[in-house]
Amino acid sequence: MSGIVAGKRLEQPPSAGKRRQIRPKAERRQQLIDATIRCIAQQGLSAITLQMVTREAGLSVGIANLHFQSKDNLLRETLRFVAEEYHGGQIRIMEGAAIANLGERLDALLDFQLGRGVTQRQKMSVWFAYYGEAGARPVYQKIVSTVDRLAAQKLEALFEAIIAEAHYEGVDAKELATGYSALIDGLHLGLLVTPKELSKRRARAVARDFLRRAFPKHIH
Amino acid sequence: MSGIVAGKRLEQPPSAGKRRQIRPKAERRQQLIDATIRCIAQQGLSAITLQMVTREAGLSVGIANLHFQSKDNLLRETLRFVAEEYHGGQIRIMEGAAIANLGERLDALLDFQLGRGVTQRQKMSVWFAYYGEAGARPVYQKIVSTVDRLAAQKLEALFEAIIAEAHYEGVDAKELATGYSALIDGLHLGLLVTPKELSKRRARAVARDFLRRAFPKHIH
DNA sequence: ACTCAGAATGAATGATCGTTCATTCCCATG
DNA sequence: CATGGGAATGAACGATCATTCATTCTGAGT
Repeated sequence: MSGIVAGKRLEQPPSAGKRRQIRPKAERRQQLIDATIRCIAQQGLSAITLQMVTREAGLSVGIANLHFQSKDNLLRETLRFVAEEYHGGQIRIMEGAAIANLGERLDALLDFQLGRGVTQRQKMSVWFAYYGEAGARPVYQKIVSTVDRLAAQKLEALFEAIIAEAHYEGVDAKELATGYSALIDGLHLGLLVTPKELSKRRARAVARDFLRRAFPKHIH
Repeated sequence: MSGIVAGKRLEQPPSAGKRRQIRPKAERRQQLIDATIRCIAQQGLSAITLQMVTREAGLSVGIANLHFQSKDNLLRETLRFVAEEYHGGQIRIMEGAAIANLGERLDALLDFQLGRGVTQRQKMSVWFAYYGEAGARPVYQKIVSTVDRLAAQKLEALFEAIIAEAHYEGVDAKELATGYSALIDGLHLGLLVTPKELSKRRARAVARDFLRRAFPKHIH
């Protein structure tokens, strides 16, 4: 549930130099996934190497195959983790009862999607690195599709509730949800590829503008 | 100016088997770029190989380094070609005098951006393959940024003209242009990664809906 | 204190990659 | 027809990769 993949390098406290440590399997797996994320962000998915990942994790080469059987599998599991982290965050906001007001819930969603946590270069790099390979690797498509569909349904339901609440007319929740999701993805892409042209502040303003035009009574 | 990168395999007409042919440098370069595009779409950017590209082109291995000095350079030039092809198409519509009516020009732009030519899996795969690496490779960022900026300015100008023509109020051309571009990118991504959820028809409807909400007097 | 299941290591292996370059061969030119 | 410039070839090379596995070492259980 942590999700934080900060910039820390090695696992060991700076005390003992290189004494071998035995840790539970789940912990090592997460450690390797975190290292993989950092490496993809820094070097790209096409340049990634097991030697690179394991060194970043402060472990030996063999351990990657020990816990993940193969490099391909490590990459798949890393994508699964990243996908669930992002979509899990969205779904928690949309179906959580913490925020009763629908307009505020929409605000919270936007803040999450374009907030500090998600729009780190590190996160977006990984995200689009996998998207880029999705065209040639059906496995990646499937992983993303699975979590994506659930988030899309929740968003659609939220839009429907908003439309019903204020009796908006001439708006289709499904179509609007598709558009909003695409808009957010496109803004992430802009933040990643042309950060000079698109600031995070402006990205938020653009997304908010989209919502305001659709739901003027809810977004001010 | 061809730009068409169809599914043809070899250069030779099916007559002579393997007689060596000498062709001008520019032609060979384009031939290799086309083969690179097909390979990226089929195998992904991270799996691409010079042996693979040159075999697809029906040439020998050494020729890639002969005309492009290195694999990295071939990939850079391929991105440059793809980027200019896409953005060139947009700009030709936006600044061309062929269509006088602004609403129709907007329609033509949308048809191009979500039309058959651009939304081929082949094209979108290549596009996002490079985007995916852009986070780790500043060179790719720069190539895309350069052409992107020009297209963004033209789009902004088009929006401004439309706003002025119909005296729309409360709309900012720059912000709207950013949103529209992001929307199109996001729709491309959806078409690539979740084609089951998003048909081309629906993508067009979503984009058109965005424009209609912004410019109701121009888009019906 | 002792033990041993299994976590962790890293040298070794075989495969594959990008790049080089000696050689071959085409074809415009005279 | 003869020829030279240079386009095209592909075997060879060194580097690097994923993967294996014999070996080492740890730490919980007794």
